Amino acid sequence: MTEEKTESPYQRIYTLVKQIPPGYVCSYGCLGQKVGCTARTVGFALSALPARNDVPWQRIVNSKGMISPRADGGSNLLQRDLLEIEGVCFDGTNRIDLNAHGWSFP
DNA sequence: TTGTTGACTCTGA
DNA sequence: CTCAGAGCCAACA
Repeated sequence: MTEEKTESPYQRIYTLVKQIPPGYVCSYGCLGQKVGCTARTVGFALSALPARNDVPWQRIVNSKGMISPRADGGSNLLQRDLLEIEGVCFDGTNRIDLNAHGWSFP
């Protein structure tokens, strides 16, 4: 609890996301405020994540509670699938109930 | 060094 | 309710 300075906001974002328990989700802006950056920086940080990592990026969605159409392929569908497996439920428009699954950091 | 881009958010119509 | 435009921060060439 003393050596924390040269770490870029990216590293902080990853650390916060790792602290999110399964069955819960968080928005970009929420993480952005924790690291002191904007939502764009958070999204950019997750976009730089490797295919295999210890960061549950799937638990990160936009303010609307919807999965961002990041890029073609199916990662968005994969993200929704992973969330459903973890216990997150979607409404009739691919939206997550942030009031029930919205996670808040201590 | 500057300029461009990006998984966003907000406000207005 | 939905659609569109502008703003913000950080990394890369």
